[in-house]
Amino acid sequence: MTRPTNAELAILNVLWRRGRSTVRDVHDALGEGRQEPVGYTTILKLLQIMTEKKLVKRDTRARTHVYSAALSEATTRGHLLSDLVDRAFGGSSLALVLQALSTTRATPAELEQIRRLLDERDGGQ
Amino acid sequence: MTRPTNAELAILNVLWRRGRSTVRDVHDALGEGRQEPVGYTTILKLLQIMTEKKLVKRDTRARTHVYSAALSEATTRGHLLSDLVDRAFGGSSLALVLQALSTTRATPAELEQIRRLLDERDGGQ
DNA sequence: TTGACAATACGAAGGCCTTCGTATATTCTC
DNA sequence: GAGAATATACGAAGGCCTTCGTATTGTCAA
Repeated sequence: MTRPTNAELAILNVLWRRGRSTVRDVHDALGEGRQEPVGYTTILKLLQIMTEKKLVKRDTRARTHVYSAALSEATTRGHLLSDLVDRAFGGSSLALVLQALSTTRATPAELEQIRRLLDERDGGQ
Repeated sequence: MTRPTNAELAILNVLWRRGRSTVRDVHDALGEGRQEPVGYTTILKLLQIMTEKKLVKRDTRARTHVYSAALSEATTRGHLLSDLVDRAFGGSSLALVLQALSTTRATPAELEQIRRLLDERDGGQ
């Protein structure tokens, strides 16, 4: 139910990309290509908190615990979007889509992809 | 440059809707239809902080100060969207649009509106 | 003019987020 | 088996967000 915070989202991104991961896995993945890597115990603490919040699942059978995201990336993205729709778009998903489209720099191929999705939805209606 | 927080966004929404407003205006507008209205000095304090952050402009010529949003609603929405794109959509605006479209419950008229926007953009490309 | 009312300024509390240091336990290596 | 390396647990600090109480100042009406 709780929306992931910034640091939590960074960790979730790693878990979605890598699948089941240890603290060290996440720590190393986040450290790559960063100027200011974050401490190991920081990641550990965050994952402990995220476990309490049920943002991740923890496998404690081995001494080295293994974590995985509790919700899919698509589900979480959906939550974040509907949250933003409520807070900044007056509850209108359409307004968000229109704003995103008007700002985004999409290639013709991408525009075509959007059209295909629209056509599918039209059929459903 | 700073992204408005939750409470700040609620205030900005009032300013965008009402235009130039006093603390009392904002306070009353936010209190309507709320079960737990927030105190007057809370709004005052927030607006003072938002003035420092340059989220709002303040007209202090009269004793009762008058506030207005420093950035347009569209600009702010754009910032929030690109922020979310970075944090949760791997930097891909397209991914955000597709996710929003796949979740949103749009009427045929709204779908048509999206198509029109796509056509305009196609011409531009 | 004085008292009630209203406005701003300011400080501080409580909560959450992020960070890390330290303590403790386990495992591995020689 | 001893010491180094690695793991988790835990506490606490510092920062920001939100809230509000209190102090001070200005305004207006009787």
